[in-house]
Amino acid sequence: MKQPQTGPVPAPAERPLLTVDVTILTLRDDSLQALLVRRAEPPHAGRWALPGGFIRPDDISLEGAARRVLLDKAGIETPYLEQLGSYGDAKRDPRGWSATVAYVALIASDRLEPRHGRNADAASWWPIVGTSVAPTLAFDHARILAAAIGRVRAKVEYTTLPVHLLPAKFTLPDLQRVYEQLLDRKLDKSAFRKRIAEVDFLEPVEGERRAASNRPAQLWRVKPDHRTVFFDRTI
Amino acid sequence: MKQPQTGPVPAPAERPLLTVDVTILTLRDDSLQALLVRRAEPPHAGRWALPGGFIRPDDISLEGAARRVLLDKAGIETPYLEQLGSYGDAKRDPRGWSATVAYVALIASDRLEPRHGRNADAASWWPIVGTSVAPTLAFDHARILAAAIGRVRAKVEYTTLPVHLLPAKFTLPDLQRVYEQLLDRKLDKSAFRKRIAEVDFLEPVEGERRAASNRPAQLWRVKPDHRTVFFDRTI
DNA sequence: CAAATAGTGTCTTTAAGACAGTATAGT
DNA sequence: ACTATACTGTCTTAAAGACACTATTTG
Repeated sequence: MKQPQTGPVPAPAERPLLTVDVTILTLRDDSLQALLVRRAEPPHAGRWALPGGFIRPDDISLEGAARRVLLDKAGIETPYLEQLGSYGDAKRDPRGWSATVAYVALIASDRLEPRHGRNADAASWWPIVGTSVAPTLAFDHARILAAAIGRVRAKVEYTTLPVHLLPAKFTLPDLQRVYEQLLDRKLDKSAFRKRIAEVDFLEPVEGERRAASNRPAQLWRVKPDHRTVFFDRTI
Repeated sequence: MKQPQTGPVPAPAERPLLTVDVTILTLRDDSLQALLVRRAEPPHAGRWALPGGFIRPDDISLEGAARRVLLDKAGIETPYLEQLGSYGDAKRDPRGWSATVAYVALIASDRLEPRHGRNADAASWWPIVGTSVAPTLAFDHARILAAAIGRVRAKVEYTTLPVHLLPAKFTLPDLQRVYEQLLDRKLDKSAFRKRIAEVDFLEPVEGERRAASNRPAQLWRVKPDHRTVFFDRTI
């Protein structure tokens, strides 16, 4: 199905480039980490960049393109994907006027594939330090990454978003530790549990526990129809 | 300055269309209203739409394009412009794969031009009812408008955003009325003033007041370096 | 001085934070 | 029995909401 070209659309050569870029985050080795890919082609060949790519005619939507990119570049099907914002101007890409729609994805470390996606031998996880990573990123990706980290940290304060960084089954102490890592501060156990209880988005998993040399903790999972829940107050 | 075409960019004919669309809101006649323009050309000729347009090579950025559109279509230079999000898929525009970057703008009714922008005899303000307007909108603009209204209403709960709907000088009862209109509920005067005072973003304008057959109210303005302030709690 | 709205103070009620106490496992 | 962590209850303290009171103008 080709386009009828009814209205006064811009000449093809005057159309800006349109891409999607995804900041995908996980929690590994007690630190928040982002997936980066090393660029093979110019511009910025050899530099690390957020996984991304051009919108293609066979993409069904912007979000669909983001999912395709994650699958192609890292073999990841993410359970959580949220649009972050768009960045576009005449100068950000030397090939011409360019805009990118940025997404944030979260995934539990136990859902990462042992071997990455087909086109990405050069994909690897980098720990977040502050709001950036060690290597210098291509394009304006450092700015996008910083915005993504900021978005996630802000949402941790008043939503249940961190559950997406945990396995399907987890204990309340597990969940509290994730919050504490992301917020970089200790939380009161009693207050934390009150918050979690009042939004009522978890259900206990029966008959299972976890052992050490102490009292075992109850296992929980998110209720089947769960979407990110907002607290009345900050966590 | 033409593009060097170094990397493997999509062929021009395969590039999606890219537009910006702006939901601009004001408070007139005690109701929130949005500016709509009547489309002259197909597709959707004759339908009302959000002011918008294609990204052009001479735009400096996405936000710059949004400001240009507002100036062209309505003669408005908005004091408040915020990116809402992007909407794009293969089907939303019959001319082909299309994406739009949506913005929300706010303006005080006393800053509206008496005569609108040059290309827009067919621009007019429509009251918001719920999260929509009376006419059927072109493309997916009804969805975008609803998202814009939702964004604004949500931010009213915990930010100072409504000051952008008021003239430069206003009284605290004025401000409270704006909050009440947007939230559609009464607020306690004492509690409201505590919230406003604690974020400390207003300064009194000396020597001026306002008269009726009662005690006049102090006039205030936002402090010079003001950006939207977030409350600790909801308003 | 009556009416009307601006602005402030106080009291009651509710929630938050700290912290202690109980529970349950392994050794 | 001791230790370590899970989990719950209570007490103190602070904030929020309701509401009354004072202030200042015009007619």
